[in-house]
Amino acid sequence: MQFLDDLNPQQREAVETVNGPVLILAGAGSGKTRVITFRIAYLIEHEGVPADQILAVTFTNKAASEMAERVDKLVGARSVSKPHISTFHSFCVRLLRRDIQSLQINGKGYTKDFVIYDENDQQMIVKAALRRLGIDDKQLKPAAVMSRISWAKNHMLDPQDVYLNSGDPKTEKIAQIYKIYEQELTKANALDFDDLLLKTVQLLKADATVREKHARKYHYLLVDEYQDTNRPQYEIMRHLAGTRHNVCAVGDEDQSIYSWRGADIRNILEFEQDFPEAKIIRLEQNYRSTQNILEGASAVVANNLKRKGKTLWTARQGGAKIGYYEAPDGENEALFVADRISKYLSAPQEGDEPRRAAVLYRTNSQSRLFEEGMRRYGLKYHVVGGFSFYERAEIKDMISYLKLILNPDDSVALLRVINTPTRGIGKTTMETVERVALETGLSLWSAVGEVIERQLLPQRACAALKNFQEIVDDARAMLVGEAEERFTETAAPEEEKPLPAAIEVPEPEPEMSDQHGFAFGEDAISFSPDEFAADSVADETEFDPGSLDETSASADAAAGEVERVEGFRAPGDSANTAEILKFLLDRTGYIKQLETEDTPESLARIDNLRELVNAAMDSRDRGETLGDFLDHAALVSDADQYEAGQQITLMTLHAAKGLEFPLVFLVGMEEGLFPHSRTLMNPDDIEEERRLCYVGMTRAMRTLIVSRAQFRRRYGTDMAEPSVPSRFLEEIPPQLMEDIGSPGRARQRSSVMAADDYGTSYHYDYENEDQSAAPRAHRGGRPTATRSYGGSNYNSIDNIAEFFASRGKKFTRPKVELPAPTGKRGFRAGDRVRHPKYGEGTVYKREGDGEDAKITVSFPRHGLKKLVEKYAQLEKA
DNA sequence: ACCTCGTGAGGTTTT
DNA sequence: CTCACGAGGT
Repeated sequence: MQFLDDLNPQQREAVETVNGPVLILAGAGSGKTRVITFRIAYLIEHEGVPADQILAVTFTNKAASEMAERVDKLVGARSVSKPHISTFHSFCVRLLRRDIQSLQINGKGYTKDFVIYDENDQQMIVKAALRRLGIDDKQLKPAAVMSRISWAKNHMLDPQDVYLNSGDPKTEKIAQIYKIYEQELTKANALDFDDLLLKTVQLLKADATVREKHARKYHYLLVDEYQDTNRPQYEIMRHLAGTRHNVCAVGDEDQSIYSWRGADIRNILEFEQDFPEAKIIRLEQNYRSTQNILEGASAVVANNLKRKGKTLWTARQGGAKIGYYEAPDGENEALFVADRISKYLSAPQEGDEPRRAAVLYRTNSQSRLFEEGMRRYGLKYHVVGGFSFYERAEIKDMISYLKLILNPDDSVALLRVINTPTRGIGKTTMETVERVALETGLSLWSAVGEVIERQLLPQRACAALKNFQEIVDDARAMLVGEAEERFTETAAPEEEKPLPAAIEVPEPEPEMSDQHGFAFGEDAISFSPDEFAADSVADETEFDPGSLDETSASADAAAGEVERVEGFRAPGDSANTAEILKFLLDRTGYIKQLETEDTPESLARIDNLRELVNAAMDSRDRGETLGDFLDHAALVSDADQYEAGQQITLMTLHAAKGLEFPLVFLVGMEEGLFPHSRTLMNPDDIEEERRLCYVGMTRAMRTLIVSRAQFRRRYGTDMAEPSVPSRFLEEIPPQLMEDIGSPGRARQRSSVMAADDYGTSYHYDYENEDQSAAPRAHRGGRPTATRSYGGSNYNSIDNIAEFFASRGKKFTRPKVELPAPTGKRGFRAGDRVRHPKYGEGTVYKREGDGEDAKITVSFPRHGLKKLVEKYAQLEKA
């Protein structure tokens, strides 16, 4: 076991302790992934464990595929089978696709063709339920209802439980909605994300045969990011562990950042309870960051009270100080970051690591400014998160069609596409259909059939419905391969014969997870709208097959194409996803409509759709079925978009978990932004924000720069509001920090801003910048107060601070004046105050004036308090 | 039935 | 600013 020599003693112990339960408390950057992969390799190589008896669950698909890759490098060809490595969710999908029918009662219930509902789909159901109960969705917001339902599910409470425990009318209502919600999902044969876990638990709990089948299959379990697992995940793990208890959980309490999704630190505590013989191993050496960065991050997270605590250390003594940049406004902050990155990328390389930089922010909406900044500097960047490919309207439309084809009872999908593109099915028609569905208890799809059959609507409407029905039916026929005489004109040419290809699959060995396990004639399909000539350029992110379709699942999938249609297949084949997609694009007139529009927008959409067809072809090449394709689309996460090859990555702090970069910017360090305003009231939430800060800081290997804007525009308004420095800034020991980019003004410990600091406007004119010719996305020209600076050419942010320091006074005043101080009490945002009961705090916001002025103060121990200035006995601190 | 425009409201994090 | 929804016009 040569590779073991590369490990430190603790890591080595973690790798070699293979029997019995192990809890590895792995600090940030302590080589956690390494330990896990080595452990898997060790099990296979040293212990002779057949690889497919090992199950490792991670948080994202990306992490799973990376892990699979690394294991592969270690073990390589020496193992015939491969370990199962996937996310909890994909694992559950696979399990459920196999066994969910065991949950059926009297033949009623979910079938293995269930669809997965995303947040949007869920919201549609909730909204419909609200409407049905006659509840105003302003009174009870769908999002709020959803989070309550999700909470209930994560705590394994059914509608009944919620109802019985409800103490207030609102909760009672929520229980009702929850019930309808569940009924609708069942009717649609749909599962939401929570259900994927929950149903798996139910299945494992209820059915001993299924449980034992799976528990017997996996002799060794690994759970990554254990601190972020929730209750159902924990139960799944326990059930799979069976009596063997060969469970290895790896986590870090300080990086627990998903409590809002039900993650439960109790899982760590109960691990020791449930597995009393558990061995606990701590990994405390950090290999990633310099000492300054690590100390800074540790100092911040040390402010959390609810924490066992540990001490990380690093051999990388010293290092650059943590940079702090205080920008006048958000735009400037973005330019500053772009400037620094641009310099970093062109400077001679330090060390041997490739140059990569990340901009980390709290919320996705913050990406805009930075994107613009990057573009201004002509920098290529990559944004992780936000609107993903699968969230675009046109993609969702087609995905909905596909879902409908696989499972016509999917009412959300049906509602989405029944009139897209418009085919004359309007409100009144749909009202009738919905009424029929409700009366008969049928799904919408069946109700459509009913309406047509019984002629419940005028001819016109019936014809429109029929048109829709036929499209779906024809596509369904394609899927089972009995269709061809219906649309030979659009079907694929003869040489496209997946059947022989499928039969020829060399050996049915499980290692189909390599991309392109077998390839069909790449250009076999040509299709009527000639944009869709099938040139499968796989230049885009190849979604790793390792998670969804790993090992046996993939082999099944390959065979599945045959298996699924067994008995039907004889004359024509079942069509693959790409063919069905093309059929739909043509038959629905979707493409035609976009072509007619002929706007840059619509052309981009056509491009996207072409991408989707490509994705479908790649999926086919991997031997996936339509169902696999849809699962894949449903389970890609934002974080999966991250590509390590990118030099500049913009993403949320959450998405950055598990990654590392030589250069990291932690931006928007302002109260209300980070920590986010919605967390300010609750000390526990603040602690989670602090952990998030810790996660962000510890992403940095060599250089960490934190920044803030003094004024920030909250939304479209042109008045920028003064910001209060994030409390986390003050928690970084000052000797580890260095003020950069703001010469002439020393960083003030308490960051109380002098009145004069407000007195300048930062609405300078970007048009004058002599920046590279990078095209600008010019939306609705920004009103600029000043047009020129007398030839002052500033194209480097280094000058910005000087620029403002020397010339700032010449700018026009800000559009909003700060409220003038009234008497000796006029506290303003940013002021430090003392309260007789709550102690010292920072003024967060001031509303109103004079006698009625209310101020909101943030107290470290008590959270946010709103006080009437007149009565609160506040003093300057 | 469908489209367009205005208004009103709101703005975490995500498998 | 941006989404979602409702009213009105075509």
